Amino acid sequence: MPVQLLKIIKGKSEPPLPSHLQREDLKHLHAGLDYTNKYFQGVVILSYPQTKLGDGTDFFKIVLQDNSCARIDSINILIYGKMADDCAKVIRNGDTCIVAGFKLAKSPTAREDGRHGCHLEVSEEAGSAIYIYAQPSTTTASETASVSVAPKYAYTPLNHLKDGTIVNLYGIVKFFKPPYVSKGTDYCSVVTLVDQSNAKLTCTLFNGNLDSLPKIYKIGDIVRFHRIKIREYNGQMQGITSSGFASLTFDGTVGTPVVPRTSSKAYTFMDEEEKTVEELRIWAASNLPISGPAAKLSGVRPMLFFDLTCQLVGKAKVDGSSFLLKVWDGTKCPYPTWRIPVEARDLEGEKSLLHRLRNLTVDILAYDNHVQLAKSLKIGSFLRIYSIHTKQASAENEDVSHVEFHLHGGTCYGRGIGVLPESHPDVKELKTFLESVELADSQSVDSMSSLELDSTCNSIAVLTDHQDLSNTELKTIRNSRAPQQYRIRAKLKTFKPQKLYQSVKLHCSKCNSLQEVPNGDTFDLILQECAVTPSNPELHSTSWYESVMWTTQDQKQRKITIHFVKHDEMLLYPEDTLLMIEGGTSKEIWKLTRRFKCVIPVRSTKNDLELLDLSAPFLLQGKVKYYGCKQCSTLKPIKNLSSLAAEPRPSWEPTEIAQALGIEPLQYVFIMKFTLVDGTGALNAYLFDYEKFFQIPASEILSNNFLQQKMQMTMNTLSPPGRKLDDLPWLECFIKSYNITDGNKQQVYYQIFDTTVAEDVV
DNA sequence: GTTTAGGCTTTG
Repeated sequence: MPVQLLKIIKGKSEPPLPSHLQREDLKHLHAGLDYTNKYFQGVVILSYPQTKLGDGTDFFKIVLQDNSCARIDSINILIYGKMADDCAKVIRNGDTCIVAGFKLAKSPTAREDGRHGCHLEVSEEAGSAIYIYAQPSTTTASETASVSVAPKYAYTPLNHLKDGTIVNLYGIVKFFKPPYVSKGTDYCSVVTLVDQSNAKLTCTLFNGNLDSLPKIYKIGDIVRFHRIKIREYNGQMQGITSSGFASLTFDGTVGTPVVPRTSSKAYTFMDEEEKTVEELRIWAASNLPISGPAAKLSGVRPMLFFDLTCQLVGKAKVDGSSFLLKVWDGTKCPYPTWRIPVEARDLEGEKSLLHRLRNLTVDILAYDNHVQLAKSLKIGSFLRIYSIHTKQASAENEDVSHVEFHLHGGTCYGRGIGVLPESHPDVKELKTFLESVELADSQSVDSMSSLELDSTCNSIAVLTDHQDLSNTELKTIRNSRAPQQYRIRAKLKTFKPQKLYQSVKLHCSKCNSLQEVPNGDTFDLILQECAVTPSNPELHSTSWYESVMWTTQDQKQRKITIHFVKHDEMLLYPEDTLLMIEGGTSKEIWKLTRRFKCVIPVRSTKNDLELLDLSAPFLLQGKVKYYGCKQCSTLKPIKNLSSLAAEPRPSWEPTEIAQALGIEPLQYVFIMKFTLVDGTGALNAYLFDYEKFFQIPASEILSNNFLQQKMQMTMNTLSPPGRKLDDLPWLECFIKSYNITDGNKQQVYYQIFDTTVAEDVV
């Protein structure tokens, strides 16, 4: 059969290719050689319309690209006669094609098309054969019902795109405009991609159906486009939707589940695709700028542009060119915000909710091209509004200025509105948070928001232990000798760091050193280095642990070894089990922490398992990485863990594990500098806090968004941004003075102690 | 069959 469709099942061709055929690379194709038993394989990147030659012979020309990534990576295939007709019926761009029994001839167009100097000629008469690994149609579900078929799509790196081709590709979103109403008949979305080749591609995507455009929610998302047309525009390659265009979108965060977002009912997505996404994520994490934490209304400052994830509570038409959206995100904007007057009958939304949340919602005015989309939004839906402008202004009848929220017309900087699905993790998180805020709100006595209370109440009680002490003025404290303890009443004029996540450090209580929390990349790097050393089989399955080894399914075929520390309940309660792992990635390790109590990364030496470098966590439990002090730790044999395991129900406390391993554990701590004033003077007091002050464990804040929001709100309450000194609330707290000798200079420092921010303040 | 927009710029 000269033209045959093949399938790939479990990585093997089905039916198999004739065994006498051998593959030949593009670079080995030279005129004059014998190719009787050779075949060439490539991906169809271009096919010309089928025509008839002067003598009536059918003729069909396609271009195949190999995966060599060489300068010349494509070749023309000329197909004659019945074979041309057969091929034209089935071959589509993106198919993988095998050509056997070809004749090699000089290509007359090589100079113009930049392809291989020769072309391949095939026909039934010459005894040629063509095998095709076809892509399934993405439009009908029935065709993908033949499940065992693994269709072979080829993906073009962004630096190998050629004008006039239709390709499949992957990319990381570097810039995007959420779908907006174009001046034509369709929605439009502009997406700029990058990949490991560092090449960029801007794609202009059109579709009359909003749902058919890629569901990109933030920069860093990863997309897979099928059948996108490549054109040259202004000297650069440009992508544009072609018929049959389909897309998948993935979250770009390393370690999150690889779940495609798409409107396609039928699509292929398997291990290989998952691998590609994960590789792009890892590349992006180390090669592209990381975005900071998402903005919240509590973090809003005047005169900036930001993206807001929020829920729509109300909407109203204002005039022909602007539309009002009332939204909230559960946090309170620290500034007075503007209220856009609208007719009550124009305001859509649940009246009681609008009233109840009146101090937490903000008015956003959407202009011009955004009006149509804004109008169509459903009350209660979750939105991400991109590039909102905050503007400070004051009306004539106002004493203080307010902040206005504008979504200006146009789409530059990706300005626009995106609707997030309920399944989006950010929405799930926001929902939980909003519910907790509403609950707290409904519980407050006078149905006044607790957040509103503190802004009207002028003095904040910061609860302390030593209620017997009386207040001392700051001036008196500054003029006194250290060390002493005081109760003070003061205002928090300013504090550092302003970026709250920067306040978390690691502290060694033995040598009193402080260090930054290593970032995730350091851990990945150490794991990568360790993975080079193979696990020593002689150390597997001893008296106190059971070892299991396996090979990863990906191309790298990595070996991972897990040593389960034995104890009675091991099989009954995986959630109580401690395990040691060799050769895993941080993602795999995090996955294990979800199932098991403790995970200790180790590596093999000749004689024993040992911990990794102490720049890596010695233990992972829950969402927390536990680190040890490099100076103060004297590592003990890993076998010491067996004595802990011998206990009937081991608690696996990090401190106990650290002790058994000879590790001096580092503790997570908040370090902040508070500048306090009280009218008699000012002083800087340090906050050194594991948990007590904010009622938030410092160890958990880096992995918990709720806690980060809680902390931000606490700081906004203690020091509302943009407020004059007179309007700041009073705080009561304890400070102690102490001496630090630096050379022969002695200096007095102050530290906040025994102070807790009262529950009802936040 | 094939317009729309074509990011590198924001402001009522």
